[in-house]
Amino acid sequence: MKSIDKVEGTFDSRNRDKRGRPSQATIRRLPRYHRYLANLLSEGILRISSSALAERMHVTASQIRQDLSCFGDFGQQGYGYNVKYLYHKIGLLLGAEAGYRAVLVGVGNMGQALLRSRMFERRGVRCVAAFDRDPALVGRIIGDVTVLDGDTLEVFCREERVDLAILTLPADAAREVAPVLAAAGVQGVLNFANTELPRELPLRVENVHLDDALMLLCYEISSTDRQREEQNG
Amino acid sequence: MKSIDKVEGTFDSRNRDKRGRPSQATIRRLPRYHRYLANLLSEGILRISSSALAERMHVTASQIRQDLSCFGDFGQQGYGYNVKYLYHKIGLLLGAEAGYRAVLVGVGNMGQALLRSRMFERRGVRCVAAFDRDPALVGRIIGDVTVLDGDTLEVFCREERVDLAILTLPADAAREVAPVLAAAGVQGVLNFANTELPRELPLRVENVHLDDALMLLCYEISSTDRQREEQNG
DNA sequence: TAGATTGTTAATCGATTAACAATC
DNA sequence: TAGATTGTTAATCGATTAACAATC
Repeated sequence: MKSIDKVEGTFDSRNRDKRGRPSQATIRRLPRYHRYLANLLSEGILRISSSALAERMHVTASQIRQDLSCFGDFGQQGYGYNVKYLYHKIGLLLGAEAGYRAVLVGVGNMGQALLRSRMFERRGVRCVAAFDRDPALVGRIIGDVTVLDGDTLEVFCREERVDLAILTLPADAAREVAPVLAAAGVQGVLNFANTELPRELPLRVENVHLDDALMLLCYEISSTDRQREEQNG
Repeated sequence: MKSIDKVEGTFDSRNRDKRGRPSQATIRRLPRYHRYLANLLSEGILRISSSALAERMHVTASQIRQDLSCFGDFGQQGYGYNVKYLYHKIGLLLGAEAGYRAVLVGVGNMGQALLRSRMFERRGVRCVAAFDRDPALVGRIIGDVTVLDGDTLEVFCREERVDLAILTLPADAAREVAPVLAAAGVQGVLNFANTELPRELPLRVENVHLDDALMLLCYEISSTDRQREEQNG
């Protein structure tokens, strides 16, 4: 039951998927470009060529030009890219000025750390409330954000037009709360729980699997250990 | 000046890089297998075929067999995979029983959250100390772990044979401390700082870029927004 | 204009999927 | 043995890199 398109053939597929959208690989590199451009700005560099940027970032100039051209003609032949302009444009793509409204669900260790960090402001997201079931937490203000009763989550999200939610809950609670958020019109979830969320929901999910990261690091260490042993005998 | 090998041709490259090691793509899927196997165990399922697991995980059976065969012959024709055995084997690859020793550097919001979380124990890593420059923190015990003076980091890591470090520091401090860790024989770093660490160091680095994750989620939301607008007009 | 550098097309490389012979 | 399912080889697909014509 594929819909409409599937025009096949005709159009070129440079870093694009079948519907002509930039590939996930390209998209996931955007924050890194954004970071490097911020660094350039802070060094007072106002203009850069794909090859100079490539050298800094340890990637190919080809990749940079391919990636950026997915989103617009940001450069100029014979000149390169205007750092300020490019930084601004990529920032827009990454929602910097979209004014998204967020809630944080689960005010445990990680939840409190995120509330106190300045991540949301820094990224142009407004965290309008936090939620927890623990009566000892409800009513407290953590990093400017008031903790509300978990039972009021759905109504709040609908009425306050919340765009996204940060899930800092145990795995089972996260799976339970995801459908509630979707039902309340929340569009996306930043998931810190050590589980995946149900697929059928109309939610964009970005996972932050801290446990996975630690395990991957251990893999890398132990595989270098193994190599060393092989070499030494 | 390519070294030695480059044997070219001869050997098959199923999910392997030039030196015959499993590809990064395959490696980065290991924690997810581990998680699904844990779920199977908790459901009392002791045996599973690649196709049944594939259905659960929403991947192809081919990919599962390719991935797993990189690390050994874990399955059995006509039977499938023994869940308990496979879980154990992947756990070993991910360092579950290697007894690695860690330090956490930077006892701010995120650092404290990680110390209080049970992540390290859960993953078989022993966090032996934390470090900070703030005198108000030095001497405190947070989640079983004592905070020591930042100045003693290098000597401590060398003497206590520390394997890995968790960096929960501001970006500039993280870049400064990385060479110190490398010099002290630390092998790997779990980097939470919003920067990349210097490349030339003999350190395995696993990045957890929380800011990036939030921005990527915003990208996804805003791109679905844009699509919706296009459709509606 | 001449030189530089982009955006884009074409070639290469690597990762995923399909097919199947080996084998429990 | 017959049926099931693996490990592996071959085919496909997608992403990266190289090359170059367009153009500032």
